[in-house]
Amino acid sequence: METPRTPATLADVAERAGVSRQTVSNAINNPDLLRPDTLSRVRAVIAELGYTPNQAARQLRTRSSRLIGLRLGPAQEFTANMAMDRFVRSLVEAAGQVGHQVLLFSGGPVAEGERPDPLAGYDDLVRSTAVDAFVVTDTYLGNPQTIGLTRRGAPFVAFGRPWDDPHAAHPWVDVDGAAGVRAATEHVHRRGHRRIAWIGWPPGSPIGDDRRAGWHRAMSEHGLSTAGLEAAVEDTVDAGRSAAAALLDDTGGGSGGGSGGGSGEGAPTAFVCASDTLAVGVLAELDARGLAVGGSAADGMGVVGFDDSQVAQVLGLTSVRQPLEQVAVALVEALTALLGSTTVEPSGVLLTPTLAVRRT
Amino acid sequence: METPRTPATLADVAERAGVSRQTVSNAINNPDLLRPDTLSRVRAVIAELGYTPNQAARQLRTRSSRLIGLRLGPAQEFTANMAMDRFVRSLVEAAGQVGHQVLLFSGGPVAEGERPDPLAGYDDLVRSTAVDAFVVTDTYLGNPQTIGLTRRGAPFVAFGRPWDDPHAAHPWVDVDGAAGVRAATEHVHRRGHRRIAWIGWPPGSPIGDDRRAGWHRAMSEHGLSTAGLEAAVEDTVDAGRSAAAALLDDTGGGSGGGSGGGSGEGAPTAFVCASDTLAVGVLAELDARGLAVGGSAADGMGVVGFDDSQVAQVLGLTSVRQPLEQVAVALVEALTALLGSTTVEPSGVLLTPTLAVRRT
DNA sequence: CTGAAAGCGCTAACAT
DNA sequence: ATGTTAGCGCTTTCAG
Repeated sequence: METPRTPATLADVAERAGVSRQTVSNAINNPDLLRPDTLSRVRAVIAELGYTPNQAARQLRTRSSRLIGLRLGPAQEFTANMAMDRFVRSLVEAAGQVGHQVLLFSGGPVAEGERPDPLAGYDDLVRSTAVDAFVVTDTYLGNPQTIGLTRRGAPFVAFGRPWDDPHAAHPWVDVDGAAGVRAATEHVHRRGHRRIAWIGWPPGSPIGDDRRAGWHRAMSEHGLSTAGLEAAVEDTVDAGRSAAAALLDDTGGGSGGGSGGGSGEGAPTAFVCASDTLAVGVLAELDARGLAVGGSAADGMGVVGFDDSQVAQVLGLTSVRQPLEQVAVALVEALTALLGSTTVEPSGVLLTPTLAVRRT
Repeated sequence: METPRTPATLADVAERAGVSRQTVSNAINNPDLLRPDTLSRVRAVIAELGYTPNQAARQLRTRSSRLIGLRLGPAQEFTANMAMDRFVRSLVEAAGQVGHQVLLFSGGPVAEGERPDPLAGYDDLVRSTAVDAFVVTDTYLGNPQTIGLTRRGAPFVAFGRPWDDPHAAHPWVDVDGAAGVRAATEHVHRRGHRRIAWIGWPPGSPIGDDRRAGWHRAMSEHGLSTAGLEAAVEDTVDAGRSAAAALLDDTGGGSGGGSGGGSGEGAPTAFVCASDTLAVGVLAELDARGLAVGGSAADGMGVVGFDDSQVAQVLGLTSVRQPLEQVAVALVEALTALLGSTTVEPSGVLLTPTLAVRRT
């Protein structure tokens, strides 16, 4: 209706409603304290005036901004980007549910040829009491910058396990990559594949090793050999393609029509990959060789990627999908627990991905 | 070093430096007013104590939060998602450069089967003075929710042209889709293609129409006919594929080896698409027909997408790339101008996309 | 150039 | 159940 130059204040509402400022404050924060009729009267005026508590004043008084800080690092690799988008959306939504908002900040421009300071940007926010807590997403850097944060008295919860310290004293939420890859392996196994290859990353990265373990475990459980079925390459399409080619050639066969996937020796008939990027490489190689893809083992090769990226969705690539919505909810839960009570037992939550089954 | 329970305040610094609070404040906000030696002494203490002004107090006093609100709507279509990620990153970075941060908020959960309220979420932020301004990204909805914002006295700048009102009284930044598509068309033309098809969306969407215009103009300028070279379909891979098939079949030819792209009648030898999604469909159809892709017109078909999505990058698809980094910078510039001066002449900025040239 | 006073809008404690 | 008082930490007058 009206367009007041300056937003209504508590005092405005109080005067108009014929009560004191405190009563209005209570109407908002402790409605139970008011008599029903007073409450409704105050509420009417609040609505009429379009009053919303001044955020700064409230924050100054309560020392709570209802803001969650999330640092956006420099652009990550392909797949991480997409995941990040979905994650951020989910986090904003989940935080919104409990009355929080998400404050994005950047780690600052990384100086030429310099290692980015993993803590840059956090400090100011902590000291200026601009945010109540942080969601830290780059623990996978292996860098427990977490240490820096705890010492700084900044509440935070991590998306990602503290790989190097299983007993870390902070809450975290992570996705069970091994379980995801295992499900992927089971999937192609159910379709009749027995020679199931793994195309992963070079050993040493916790996430990569974890995912590989899922494949290895699944194979073992089915009594399948993994010999000659493994490649460790960097995360590019070309590398994935080369790896697939090498695996297909290695044990002979595979150049013609794919001899029908026996359970013994021989070229792989299915590929489980550590990323969609690698899987795209595999698809390219199979396509170049004229090998059919999808269906049961008799119909064509099996290919599964990881992250359910845009690429997977467009190409019809079956892929492991991280439950980022659940991750966000769990993070927010942990955060509210953290902010609510003084005694916080550090808890870890491990969520299981799903498999987005498509053509391949 | 130390870990004070509570962050240092202005008073702490003042006492330790042997000056008044005001002097410390000046040291931060008006360094010129201090004598050099006083300044350096105060600065030393500030550094020593790790002092950072309390954000809430400052905001309460100055009525400026140095926060820019950005609403994250519900997940968009494929390509928008990817673009959003890159855009948000760029915006955070650009805003950071001028000392602002980005506050994400959600439009609220859209009730089942209900049209999302395009203004939901903005109101509270405005009235609670939580943000200084907004960046509005969904003007392409054709919905000038902008109106609502202006009336509300909320400064904002739009990413996206006010299509339905060329003289809108707010600053905006947009990407010249027509120019991008034109560049794409020129690109395949330079490679020797003459029968260049356009696969776009059904008429009626400003963005789609604009992009199509770029193709049409480029064709006209080269004196090329566009007859029988156009398809308007929904934005899916399958639709793109069908459209390509239809165009290839329509004027005969094309099933064998592609007869070498004359300039007269005949099937298209190149496809410029309104989206990467459609282009992927084209690639699939060409692949199925055994038609080569890339190189000069003599070598293979030309295909260009739009948005330089992850998919394009992975598939080696040439694509029009929106300069989102520049968009972010321009938005922030417009915003600071808006916030700085009282007299703001509404300005529009139209940026030209680049062409990410790849295999196709 | 530096200091003292006032108050932004709100809520936690205490009155009533 | 409602009103009063005080003060969060900062910056904008205004005096010295």
